Amino acid sequence: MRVLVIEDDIETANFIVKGLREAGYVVDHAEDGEKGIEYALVSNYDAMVVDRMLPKINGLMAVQTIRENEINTPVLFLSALGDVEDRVEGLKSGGDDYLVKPFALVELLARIEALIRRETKSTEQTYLKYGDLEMDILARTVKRQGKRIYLHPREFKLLECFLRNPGQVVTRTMLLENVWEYHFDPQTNVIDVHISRLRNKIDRPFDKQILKTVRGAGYRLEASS
Amino acid sequence: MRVLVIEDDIETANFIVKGLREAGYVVDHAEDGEKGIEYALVSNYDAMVVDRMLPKINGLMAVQTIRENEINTPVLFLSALGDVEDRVEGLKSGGDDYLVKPFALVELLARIEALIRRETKSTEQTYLKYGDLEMDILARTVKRQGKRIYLHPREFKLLECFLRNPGQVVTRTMLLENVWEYHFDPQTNVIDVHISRLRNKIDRPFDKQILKTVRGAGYRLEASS
DNA sequence: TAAAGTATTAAAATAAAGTAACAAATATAA
DNA sequence: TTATATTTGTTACTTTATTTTAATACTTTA
Repeated sequence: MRVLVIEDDIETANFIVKGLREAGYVVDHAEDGEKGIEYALVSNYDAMVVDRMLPKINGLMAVQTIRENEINTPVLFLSALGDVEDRVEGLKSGGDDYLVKPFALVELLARIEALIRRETKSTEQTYLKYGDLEMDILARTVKRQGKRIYLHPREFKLLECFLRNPGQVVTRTMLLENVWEYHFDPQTNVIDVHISRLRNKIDRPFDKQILKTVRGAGYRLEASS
Repeated sequence: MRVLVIEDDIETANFIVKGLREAGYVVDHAEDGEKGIEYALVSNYDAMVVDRMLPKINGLMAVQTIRENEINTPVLFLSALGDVEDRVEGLKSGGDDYLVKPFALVELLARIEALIRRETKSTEQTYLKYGDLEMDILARTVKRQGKRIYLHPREFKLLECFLRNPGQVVTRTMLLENVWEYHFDPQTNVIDVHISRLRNKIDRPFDKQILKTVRGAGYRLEASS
């Protein structure tokens, strides 16, 4: 799940971004309305967290512009202001929910989750399984054939990405976006290196290879028949 | 989960009742304060939504009466009035949260959910155990392998947080929110320091380490296999 | 077999976590 | 109250783990 945070205050932004990431979201951060609009138009997000008060273009305007481009990603407004007028205005200009600062991160997470659930009608899985490979997101544990496997953070996210697209080809671009949160080609072989190391842990010690290379396309998880 | 809605305006009431039902709650509706009190005393609800302005007995009074009967079901006040005074008054008379009309349904749902979550916490366990580690919240005692361990208040809360999420990763953000009640990143290594001290007491003197570091994610209580 | 794509390895760079010592804040006792 | 002890938070530093780069080797395909 991808979330765009449009917030100019660095501290607040960092806190939110960190919290969302810890909760498993892939997060982009824009520090002003202009950049926010740009990001929102270019990428696909499942939800947006937007500060009402932003330099240059304010949050309301930004969301209006985004909405005019027929992007209906749910928006959670953040604001230091708490009165009715303000909230109504926010909701009118296309916001789906409203959170007044200061707020607890859990509350933000709950609302984001609610917004996304309403949109997609589904909650994100916390337990993933494919073939003899299983992953528990909350406990951050991975097992194959019931045997515990210890993965580094990057390797974990990498495998998670495959398990969320079981049997399907996951392209290098998808990996860069979802695992590294890069929106450009780093021109290095990071992916290859991590795939190699992941295989050392999830494939090498077992009899059947489950993470297959799809030449020219990417990789795919495939329970051998 | 059962919710009681005390609201005289039929339209608003229907809107709320319908929304809550769609969200999976079992909802009762009382159209005035008297009936509301009656219902609240007779049945057990997990939360109540109460309009501040009601015919006969107003919302504040109703809630006060309900509270006098030692019913501590969380209350979300609804009101057309939005100023601070009003909110303070509402909260003083036993309301747990406040929502100003007009409001979005999601907001009401989010708050009801938050209230219930907060409440169920208080019904939570007062005795926690994981592996050979046990904690008695009321007596504020901790034992490992039956041996008494003396913890400072912070350390106690920290360990409690882990014991309430046994086997699951507890992130730094979760710790900051639940143990320190910080809603921002303090930019220091408080957590690390306290984890270190906690370990000196609960892990160092014993043969097996139970509080594990999950690099890049947080910490986890894990009875070694 | 050459070119493109992919894999492996080791070392360098970076990031995260742990610890000790001290300072500040808070609580307790005289 | 003041003095004293306890607890908590901060800083600076060490240690350890993870990620990336880069050099090289291997595979596949036309």
